[in-house]
Amino acid sequence: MAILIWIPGALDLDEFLEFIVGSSKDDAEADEQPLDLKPLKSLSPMFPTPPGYDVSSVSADPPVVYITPIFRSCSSSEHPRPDPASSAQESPISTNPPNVTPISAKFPTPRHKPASTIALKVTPISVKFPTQRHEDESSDEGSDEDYNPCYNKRNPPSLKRATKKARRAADSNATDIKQRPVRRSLSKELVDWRSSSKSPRELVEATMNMFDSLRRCTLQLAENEDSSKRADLKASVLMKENNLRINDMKIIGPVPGVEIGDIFFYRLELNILGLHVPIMGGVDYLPATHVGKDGSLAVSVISSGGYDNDENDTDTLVYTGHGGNSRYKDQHDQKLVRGNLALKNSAKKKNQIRVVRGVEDPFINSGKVYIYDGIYRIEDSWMDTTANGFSVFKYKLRREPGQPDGFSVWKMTEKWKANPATREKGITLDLSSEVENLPVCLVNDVGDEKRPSHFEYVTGVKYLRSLSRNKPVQNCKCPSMCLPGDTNCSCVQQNGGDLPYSSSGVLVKHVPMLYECSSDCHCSQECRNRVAQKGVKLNLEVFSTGDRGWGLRSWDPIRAGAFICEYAGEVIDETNMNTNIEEDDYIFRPSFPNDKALRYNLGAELFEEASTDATAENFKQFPIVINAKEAGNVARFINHSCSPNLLWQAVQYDHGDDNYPHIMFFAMKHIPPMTELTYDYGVRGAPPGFKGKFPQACKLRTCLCGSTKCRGSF
DNA sequence: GACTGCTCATGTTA
DNA sequence: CTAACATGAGCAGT
Repeated sequence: MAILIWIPGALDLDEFLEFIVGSSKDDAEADEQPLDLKPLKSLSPMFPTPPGYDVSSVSADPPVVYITPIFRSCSSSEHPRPDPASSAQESPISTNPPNVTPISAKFPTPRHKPASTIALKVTPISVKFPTQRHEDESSDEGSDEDYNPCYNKRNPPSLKRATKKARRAADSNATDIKQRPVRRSLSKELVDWRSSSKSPRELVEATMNMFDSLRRCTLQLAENEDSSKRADLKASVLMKENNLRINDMKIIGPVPGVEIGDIFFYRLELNILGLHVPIMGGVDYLPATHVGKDGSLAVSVISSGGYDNDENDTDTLVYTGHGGNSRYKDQHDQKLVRGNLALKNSAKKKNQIRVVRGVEDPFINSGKVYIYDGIYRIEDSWMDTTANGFSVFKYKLRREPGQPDGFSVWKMTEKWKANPATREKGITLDLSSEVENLPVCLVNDVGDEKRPSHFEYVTGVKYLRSLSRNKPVQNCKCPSMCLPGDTNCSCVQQNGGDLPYSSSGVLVKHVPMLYECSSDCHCSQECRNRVAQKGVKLNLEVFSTGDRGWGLRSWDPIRAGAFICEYAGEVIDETNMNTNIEEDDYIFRPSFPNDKALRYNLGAELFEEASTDATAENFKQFPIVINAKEAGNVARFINHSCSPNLLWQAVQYDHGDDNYPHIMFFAMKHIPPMTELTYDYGVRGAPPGFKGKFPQACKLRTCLCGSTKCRGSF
């Protein structure tokens, strides 16, 4: 069976994927290797599709997730097939020198499977079967139907190239003794990350998390050395070499686990998810050799200002073809080749095309934010002439009706930011009464409640007793800016040898305690080690959630690691506090273990042999709570979620008593505008075993977070 | 495979 | 601030 097509109606997606996984089980077991990894059979028999995930909801038409494994037409003479025997010997393990691609070392490398296991490769979670990119026979004869859109498997990691890279890396390893040791083995977290069952959404989130974590850590390492600053490229290569990319096959229509409105900050993120594969090109398409006699088909386009497109309409997009304005050649007419041809074919076929809108990042100069805007189809195409007299191709795409808002949300928030008074259903323009850096809008677009109960808006914490002043606040002698890798900087030392924030100001790692520069430091206010102390930089709004009281969300896009806000209020020494606080709606309790927040550090595990101090054991419980009932800031409105998008980080900068840190919230992942901000409150006061049985007795509350991993109460 | 050309990137410097 | 440029990875096509 060479072709495996999921036809909606015949099976739902769950059944389809279950079928795939089920059919592969025997082979997986047969090929199991003695590695300290969970056997493949323990992989989710029931994985994907979480309840909320519904491909068909985004399209009136049957979703066209044609998944047709055609492995480079190996049976035809013009594409000689690699010798299975020799390629079997050339597994990535044997060709990769030690220390270069450590992640692969512990993963099973199933040998070539019989044809029946080809089904495995069509699952969008191919990451679970890492090294099966080198396919064997699958004659696709009889597959060139009239309309046979199929996927084209992305190039497997090139052994040759990986080897070259590996050598280069090995060389530099030998010559550059400053380079830190790279872990040879995977941490348990990573093994779990790879082997546990995940829904498509969870897999996408885990993959994004891995990429960003690798990127941040690569960036931090690269800063101390003198290498290229393209940490995104390096993170991508690492992921590719270790088969951590997902959705290898090109898919027409929605990509499992990617939701409309999702935002990205690097083109490579789109590549890694299989959402838009070319890392520079604007048109992603199935090449003609894999589609059949009707030629190539476009599957995705990115509109990000490189050409003269109309970027304002949220319902249609006039897209300019590629070519004609190369940096290395004179301007010329566009040709009907590659993406342009694919778009023309798609105009005829009217197949679904994903659209990603690229816009300027409001926080990073010349940075871009990419917004996935869902499915479009080409309505019209024509040729046009530019002002310079060269001909270009134009394609008019129309958004499929009935899809959730994506780019239109972006446009709304842009309008509100320009003039907050245009926010519909706004109750108060600035809840903070101008105490915050930026106004905090209060809105209610679901009910009649006009205001939260009265409280005083403050931006910081108030201590009810004087702090111990035994330990002086940290201070450095840096003249203007603390520099990464500066061993003379006491603030760098105190943070374990690295600055805790990247050059773009995001939190690199979640650590037990983060030390920012203090007022006693000689460095300037522009020093990179001053982030959280400067307060909120986002346009936030407090809104009515309907069923969970007031909540907090942002008009701005938030990248992973970005600072959100402090938890402001009265700091209460826990030993002295009244334990019978009846109403604890506005209490912050530090709770441990904070395992979800530690996942933020995935990439660090790959780089450092001696694990950092950011392990669970090193996080201690602080003997305080913060009461924001009478006085607080936006943080008092942040709701609990079992699948949170924020973490809290203990930060010191204005005194030396580590028992009384500031509680600062940071984004754990990229957060699109208008997405509610949440953190995990932890489990309060429930003895083990009581949780769930007697939720009322333990003062647990029913959780309404709605996530698939909801614990039910908190 | 190996190689080339093409690409709506990204980050730094002039 | 903008432009130029240096570096770069992925992949379709040959």
